[in-house]
Amino acid sequence: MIKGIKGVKDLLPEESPRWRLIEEAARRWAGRYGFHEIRIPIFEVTTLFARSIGASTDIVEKEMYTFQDRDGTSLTLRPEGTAGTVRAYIEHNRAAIPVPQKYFYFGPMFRHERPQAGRLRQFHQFGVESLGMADPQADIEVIALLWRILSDLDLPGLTLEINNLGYTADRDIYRPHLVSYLKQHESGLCANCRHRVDANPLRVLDCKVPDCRAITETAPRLSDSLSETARSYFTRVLSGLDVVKIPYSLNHRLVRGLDYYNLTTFEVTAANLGAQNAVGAGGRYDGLVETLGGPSTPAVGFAIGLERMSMLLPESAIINAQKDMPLYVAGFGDHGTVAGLMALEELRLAGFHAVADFRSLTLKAHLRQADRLKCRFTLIIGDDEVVKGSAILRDMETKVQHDVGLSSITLRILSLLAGS
RNA sequence: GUGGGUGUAGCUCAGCUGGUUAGAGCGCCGGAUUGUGGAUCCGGAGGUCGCGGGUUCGAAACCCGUCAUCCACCCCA
Repeated sequence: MIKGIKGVKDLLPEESPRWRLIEEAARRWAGRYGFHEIRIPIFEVTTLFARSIGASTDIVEKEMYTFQDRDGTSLTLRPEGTAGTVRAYIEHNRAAIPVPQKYFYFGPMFRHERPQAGRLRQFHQFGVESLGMADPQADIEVIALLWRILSDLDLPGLTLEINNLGYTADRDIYRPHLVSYLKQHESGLCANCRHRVDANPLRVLDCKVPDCRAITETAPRLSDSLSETARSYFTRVLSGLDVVKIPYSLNHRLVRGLDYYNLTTFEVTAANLGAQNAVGAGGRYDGLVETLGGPSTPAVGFAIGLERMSMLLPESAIINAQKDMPLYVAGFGDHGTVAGLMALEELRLAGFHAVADFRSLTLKAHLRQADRLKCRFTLIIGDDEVVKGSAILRDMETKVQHDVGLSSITLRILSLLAGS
């Protein structure tokens, strides 16, 4: 048997209603906040991701699905959505448009990781990018949108954490302080962090090992090295969140894994989601557009993991969103089958949700299928009904049956249904 | 990439320190009801015990390998 690829999942019809619910909520809120959908390719030239995400990040170092095109150019399946969105923004000269460019997107992302609860090789994100505005209100707007979508879906146990990464220059000033502190306590750090001290010291702050946490608890804080402008920017973001009543908690350890972030970074985590507890995350990335060859353009954005949202979505939310019950057409016998086919098509053309199981040859079998398909009404057409020129409409709950003339099926059914 | 758990019927699982024909519940099909579903009763179908080696008189069980899957590390959405 040919099986699906490791870490890549099929979404079966039973599950798609919950996904649609999530997607509809995201779309609805994004629209209200003035974001427009952008659809970009799922693969790009490899250097786009290497340059934007950061060459020494785990994503680029070991998680990308990279392959050669026929002419030898290196392509990769997108591991996230920001890089491609920014590439499109630059390529189509969207900076020249005199209104802010605010995009949202849906789609699959690819990362070659070991699958785990809440982590797949092909997973799906909804993301937004707000390009062109260097105002704290843009950060607030994006964070508010994120929070609104999640709240709308009633996802339980969420917390929004936020931090200020400052400008690149701020981190350049801070990094030596942190490194020299960490070097003093190097023996107490985990093996991973000892490596990180040289490679990416800020990530040590993020380590979950208790000993490392104890050490970093008393480490110099990035917030003490921040410039005045970075501080006041962040203060305005926080007070704006208060104004629009978005609850948050400060987390000075929050260091995002992608290199392009600066100033505001945030993350929404969920209890009861296993080890992979980040539902959504984002931040400001003022330097990225320029890094990729575009005009200097401030930007903020976030992405949320649809699988993780789906895991959190309560079952009751889906039940409430169930569609109306279909109508079953039971045509059997030589002539009844033909008349049933006609009726089925007629009902569908009239706008009914009408179904039938063509394997069923007896009335008993048809009714059983009608029951399984959760049909409220069954239209019974056997050879006898064809002779009489009228079918039987059976209410599956009350068992009440009505004769309906074959020549005026849809009108009769409409009026019967209106009365029930 | 590194650990650990689990692979037995369509699904969820039982199967003792190795013992002869591998079980249950649910589901499925049929009948009781020759044209009336769900409930009940009766009957039936369905299994390379993940795969490949090995140990043994004998392996679903023990050993080795392998694959798949889940969880965790790591990392992140």
